[in-house]
Amino acid sequence: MRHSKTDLAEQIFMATDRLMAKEGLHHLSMHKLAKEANVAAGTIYLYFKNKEELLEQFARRLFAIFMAAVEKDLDESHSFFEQYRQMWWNIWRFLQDNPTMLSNLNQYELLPNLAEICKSVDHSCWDNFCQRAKAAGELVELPNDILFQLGLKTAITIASGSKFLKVELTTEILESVIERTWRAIQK
Amino acid sequence: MRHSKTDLAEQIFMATDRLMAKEGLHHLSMHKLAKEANVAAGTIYLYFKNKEELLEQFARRLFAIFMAAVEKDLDESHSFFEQYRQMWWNIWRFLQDNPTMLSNLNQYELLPNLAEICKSVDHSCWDNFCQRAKAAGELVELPNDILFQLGLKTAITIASGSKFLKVELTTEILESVIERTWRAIQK
Amino acid sequence: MRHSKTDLAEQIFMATDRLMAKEGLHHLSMHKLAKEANVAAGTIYLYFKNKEELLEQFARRLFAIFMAAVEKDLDESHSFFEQYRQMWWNIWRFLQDNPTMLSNLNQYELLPNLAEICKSVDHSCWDNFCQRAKAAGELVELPNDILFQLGLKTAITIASGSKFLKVELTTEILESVIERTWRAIQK
Amino acid sequence: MRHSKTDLAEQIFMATDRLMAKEGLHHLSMHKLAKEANVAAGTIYLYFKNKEELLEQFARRLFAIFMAAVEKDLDESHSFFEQYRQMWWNIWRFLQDNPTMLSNLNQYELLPNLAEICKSVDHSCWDNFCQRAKAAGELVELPNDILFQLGLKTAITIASGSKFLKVELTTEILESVIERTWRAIQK
DNA sequence: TATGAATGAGGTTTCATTCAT
DNA sequence: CATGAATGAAACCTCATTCAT
Repeated sequence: MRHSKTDLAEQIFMATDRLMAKEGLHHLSMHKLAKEANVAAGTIYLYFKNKEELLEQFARRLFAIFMAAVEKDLDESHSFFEQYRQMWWNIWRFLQDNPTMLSNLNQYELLPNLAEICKSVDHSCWDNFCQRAKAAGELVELPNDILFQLGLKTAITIASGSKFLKVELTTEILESVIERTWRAIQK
Repeated sequence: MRHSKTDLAEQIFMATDRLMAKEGLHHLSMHKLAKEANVAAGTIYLYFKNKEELLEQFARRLFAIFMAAVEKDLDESHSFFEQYRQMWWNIWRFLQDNPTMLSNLNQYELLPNLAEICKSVDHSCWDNFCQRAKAAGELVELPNDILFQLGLKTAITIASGSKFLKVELTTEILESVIERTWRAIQK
Repeated sequence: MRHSKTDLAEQIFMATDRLMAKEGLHHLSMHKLAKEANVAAGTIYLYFKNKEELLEQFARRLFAIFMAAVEKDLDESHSFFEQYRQMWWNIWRFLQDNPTMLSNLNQYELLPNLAEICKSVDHSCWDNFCQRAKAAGELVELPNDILFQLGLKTAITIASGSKFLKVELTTEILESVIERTWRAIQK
Repeated sequence: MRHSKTDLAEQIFMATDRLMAKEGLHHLSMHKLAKEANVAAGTIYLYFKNKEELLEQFARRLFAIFMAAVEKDLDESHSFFEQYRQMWWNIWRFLQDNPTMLSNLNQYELLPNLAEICKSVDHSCWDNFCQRAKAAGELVELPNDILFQLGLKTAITIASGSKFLKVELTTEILESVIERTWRAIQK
């Protein structure tokens, strides 16, 4: 069967995600990947120069998808807390809806060049938010990266660690977390 | 030369840490490890059943070292905030003093069975602290794990991300972070 | 664009020659060849059954070109020595004028079935010359192949080795070689 | 079974020679080689960094063996012609006694870096001979390399081509060749 | 206890060839 | 005729592990 160029690359990306969730990054072999993606081993090399480049592009795609999810339904006319809350829930729901991504989160951090990729991509969403909220005097004057660690990052770490938790995470608890992390970064 | 059992195992652990910092976990081969540790390839198998078990024990050791560092100079007669502050700085300084550990932080999360190891080890220090602080009505009633994510975990994530930051992290900024994360978890 | 059958085959042959000179026979892949010849990979298989056959026909073409060059301006009315001298210079100049062929000389000998090809092609030129010269009592009675090795072959080996020589090869030296190899095969 | 270091390297060299004779250089795979040498694939890489280096060392070894054979029983007190004759026969007999080498001769010329290897090795034997014979006024004043092409090289080319010859090469014919090539290079 | 040569399964990548368009 | 995406066998090479010493 013939595929459009994006079709097959996407097919390979999705297979990568599934395999990473199933067996982990360091058990990801090109042969297994080919099998999972229902293509021949050589075919992958028509779309990616080598394994390293495949993983790098995979990371870029992830990051883009993630950033898009964060911005979803964001309304700048709402209060800054509401906007923060929206982003926090966006991340949370996105990770709940994409369990493979959730279980891959640790692995993603190991992808080659992830740091460079993150920097090269536009952080516009969060940076934008921080700039506006600081200008309005609602956010403390700390570097944006740190504000991210204290704020939205908790949505990731808690989602990531939740499968090991004994207690169930109720909406009440999460709303409490949102409110308290907001307290940590507000002026 | 003769070695006591612990000697050689420790030698191998240290070599593991150096190699992970230098080339990353997924380039860590038993041969390179043997060379770095100045032992023969076969010798490693006298101390560890296989690579997986070596890495698991390596993770256990890491965790123990880390937990010991967190507890250092902890004085229960101080105020809860002071105790929290002490632990936060303990983590921060420990990571500054152990740059290989810092640059390995991401890698550690990929070690096989890390999650199980963490759970199996006694979290006594933090759990203890939480229990006492909650009893004293100073800490909000949330699961201890979540409190950890909102609190001390920030010392790790910020230290880990600091090499990518443009701004320099002054003591003032860090004290601000401590104070604000405390605000997030206090009653 | 449309091509006559010979056009495209010749285009492929020329691309083969260029690539062999540039990267060597054992780095010659059908894809690179297609690219160099500005045709699609599959197109080559319309003209040649497979790689082996392409190389074999390539060798035949080479041999034919070479033989034609040897015979050039050959005048049977001249003395046998003059005819020999003419052929020797023909070979020499041909190799100087076709540097890719010169740098491919070693490679050619590796082409599949070269030996069979050489035998199957008509040696008429040299055999002819030998026969006539022997009849005239000017050439020693040795097998023609051996006479070739002692005589004209030196034009090839010296041209081939000349790039490694420290000394420059003057016309004087070459004339001396011609005269002396003639001495080796004359009666 | 255990081997001394040279044992196994030599075993691999000999297997290389056999396989080259049987299937040609460009069909020589490391797996087939391992099988032919009765070792595991990985074992070869304990002795040679990679295929290229294996072939280069193989070429060096060949060249050394060949040079040693040429010098055999060479007696400087004999006449120059006798010495020349001795070397010619040395080459001839050596190639008859080592049929794989003979059938590999073409292949050898394709070995990577052969040119560099030849230059880096001492040509002392032939250069020596030429120098002495020129000083004695017995050899024509031409570059030594050219004298080699006109002289001893014929032993190689004729041996190499002899399997394609229809006529049998008698001692008489070969002696004639020796005498005539000597004629070509003598003063 | 310690060694390190040897193994061979499995890794990534290349490439001659096919076939639907 | 001509294309070039797709194939998958086979290439080179690595590496966790064993075992005779």
